[in-house]
Amino acid sequence: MEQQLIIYNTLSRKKEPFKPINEGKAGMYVCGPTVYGDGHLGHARPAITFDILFRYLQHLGYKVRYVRNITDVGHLEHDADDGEDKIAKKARIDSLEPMEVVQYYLNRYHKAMERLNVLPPSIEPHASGHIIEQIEYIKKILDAGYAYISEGSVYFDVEKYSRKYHYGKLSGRNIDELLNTTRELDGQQEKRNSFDFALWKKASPEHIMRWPSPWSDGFPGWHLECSVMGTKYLGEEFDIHGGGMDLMFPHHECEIAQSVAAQGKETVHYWMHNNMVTINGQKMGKSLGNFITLDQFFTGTHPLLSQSFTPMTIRFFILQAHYRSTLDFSSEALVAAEKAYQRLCQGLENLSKITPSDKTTAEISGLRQRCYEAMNDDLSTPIVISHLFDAVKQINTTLSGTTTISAEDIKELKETFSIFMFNILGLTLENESTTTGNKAYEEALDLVLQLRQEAKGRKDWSTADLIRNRLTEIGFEIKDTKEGAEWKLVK
RNA sequence: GGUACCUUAGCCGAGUGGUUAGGCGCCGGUCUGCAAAACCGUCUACAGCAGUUCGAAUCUGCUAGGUACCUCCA
Repeated sequence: MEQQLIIYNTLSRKKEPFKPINEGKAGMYVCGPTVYGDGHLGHARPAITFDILFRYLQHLGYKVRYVRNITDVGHLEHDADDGEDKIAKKARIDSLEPMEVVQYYLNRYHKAMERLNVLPPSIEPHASGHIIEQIEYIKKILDAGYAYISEGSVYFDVEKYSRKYHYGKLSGRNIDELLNTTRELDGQQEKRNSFDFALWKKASPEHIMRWPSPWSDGFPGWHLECSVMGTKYLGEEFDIHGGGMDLMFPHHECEIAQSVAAQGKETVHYWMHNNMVTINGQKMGKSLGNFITLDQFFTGTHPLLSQSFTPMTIRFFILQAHYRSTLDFSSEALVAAEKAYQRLCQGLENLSKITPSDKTTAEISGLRQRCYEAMNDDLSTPIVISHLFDAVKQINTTLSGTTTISAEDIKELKETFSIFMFNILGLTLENESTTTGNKAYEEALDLVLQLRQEAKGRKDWSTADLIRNRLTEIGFEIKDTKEGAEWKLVK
């Protein structure tokens, strides 16, 4: 069936049909993490959002190259008076090599992404590995006349650029208002205008992350790496650039300016921005210190968490909101997501228990098509999920004997779940290690439950309840089914 | 201060100019010795005011509240 994916382009502020530059191929670049701390829930949002896009483009048959960078140099920190960058600062505190810090947090980031079932990108370039390319890129901007050298640093000449091009087209700003609203920053006196941004920054003597360049020993500016690595791996023009909304200005605005200055044309055709995760209505972020790390979710070790949450609950929670909406976190909302996800999984499991009928009376027709329509409409994962829940209802109703489903339609349902729940939404069934383990331990539990069954047989309710209550206290969940008692370890 | 965006039932969250989003929770029911689990049913909202319209929660204006960006930030 013909599918036309529609995506929202921040540049036009409209939903647009996705038309790739090269037929059958798609190039996407997403701003990855700065690896100087553990990933938190906010980091999971773009990772999962663009994982969905990556998966869906592939599902639609595109050959996709997905580049997600690792920022391990260059982000200036305001509270460091000499422009020391974040990686170096953390390293000093911990008495570690900067690259040791990078590797440590990168490993942890990868681990968390894997648990969230976020596919690794095609290429994961490090900024520190592309210093030469960044220097070359700066030279191009200098040659084009849109940058100037000052005290060993190189700055982008925004004022000059804006005479010919629109600086602010992505974020909806104009230069006059920037003049009045840009705050005082370090190194201001070196710049012609306060809104000029650094392409290359001279390192102060104590700055340990530094590279030689024609201008000084120093490090590349804030926004350069994405322009450079994006074009290096995806070409001077490529299809999609994604990232968090908070990066729109100045980061992505500067990227546009850099690429236009360096190559005379824009690089990106579709800009996509995911919205923020909020906590008590406020953005969850490093600067506010109100973040909860992914590991804290997985282990339940944070005062705001009532319990631990599985990676799939986190993933499901994020997918229940559209990526362009803010998503407000609360422990209560996560518990709801956990229950909902269990219901979805249970529904799928119930599908296998249905005895096929000759014909289908349950309302399940068009499910697959509706799911495609939702995905094509700017990746409306909440709608896909709601359609899957509609199917769950029909499955459960059928299982209770009210309606029927034919063998053919059961197959169709299974395929649809497989495509959307697993392949596209990237959800996985939680592995049931809670019911397996040591053989002797399993048999002992079965024996205890058998004793309870016998107690029930002679209507010795006090003994039966004692066993059940004690097992529940210990942490087991006991289910009495028609086939006998089942147990599983809950926590 | 500038710019942009948001305000949906107890909670989280979709969507739309006229028809039930979905989930959680609550309540009721089925099942059960009683429970739990599971399943079924119910609960019907769109910040306020004015306007456009046959009809607006959906469009327009104003008001109130909130958020984001303007500084590193996903």
